[in-house]
Amino acid sequence: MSNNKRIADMFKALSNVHRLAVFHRLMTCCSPGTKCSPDEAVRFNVGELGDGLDIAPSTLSHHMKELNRAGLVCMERRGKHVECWVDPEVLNELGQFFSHTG
Amino acid sequence: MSNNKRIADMFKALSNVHRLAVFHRLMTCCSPGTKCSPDEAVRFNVGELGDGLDIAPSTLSHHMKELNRAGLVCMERRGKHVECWVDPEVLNELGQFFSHTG
DNA sequence: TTTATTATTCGACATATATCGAATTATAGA
DNA sequence: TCTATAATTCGATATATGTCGAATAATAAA
Repeated sequence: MSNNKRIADMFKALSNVHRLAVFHRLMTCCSPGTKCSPDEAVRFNVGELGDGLDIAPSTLSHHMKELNRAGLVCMERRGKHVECWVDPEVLNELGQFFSHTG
Repeated sequence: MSNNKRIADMFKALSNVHRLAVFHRLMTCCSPGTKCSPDEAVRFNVGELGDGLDIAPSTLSHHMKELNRAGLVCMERRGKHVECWVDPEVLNELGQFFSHTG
């Protein structure tokens, strides 16, 4: 897959309001009542990420799969839960995409 | 429209490889054989932006409309041509989106 | 005015996407 | 083993998207 296609797929993953909300929550670390941990990537369970989004669990699962497939979010099962966190390298890559100054 | 929806729409506009290529060409200023002008936003005609993309003019026009609707690209008719350039404020906004460090 | 160039609109069509509920899988605990 | 919880897969469906070619509009030049 070309690099352009890879980048386009990341943007596609962020083009849905629900996925964007989930990604933003993962990215900005502190959900209400949660303490930031600056050292490690912040992790949420899939279920927590859907709080306040008013979508079915199956839909949320589908969205998480999309974010994961695009390479934006990592996922790892831990007991009954599946932990999710943002791939930190991807943040840099996408940030730099918009900082191109000729 | 909520701000999240606005941002999601911008990402949607960049989620297609052809639109991403056009946007990137506009953003990075120098197409092959073109000289950069650091002062003003770089402008291309709609037709030029499709060079090497192998899509129909009507499709390209549709894509430009999408980029414009999303607020990423400005367009202005100038004689027979329509000039296009990237909205500079939008570059900052999207760049900052990924630089959130908690 | 007629012609050529550039770009857009329109209608059609195939493909992709978001969403749900029901069924299924994975795991922990009683 | 049985039950409860968390998450995923599956099948269905409505909507959105990318694409084209033909027709149309806007402009400049002959």
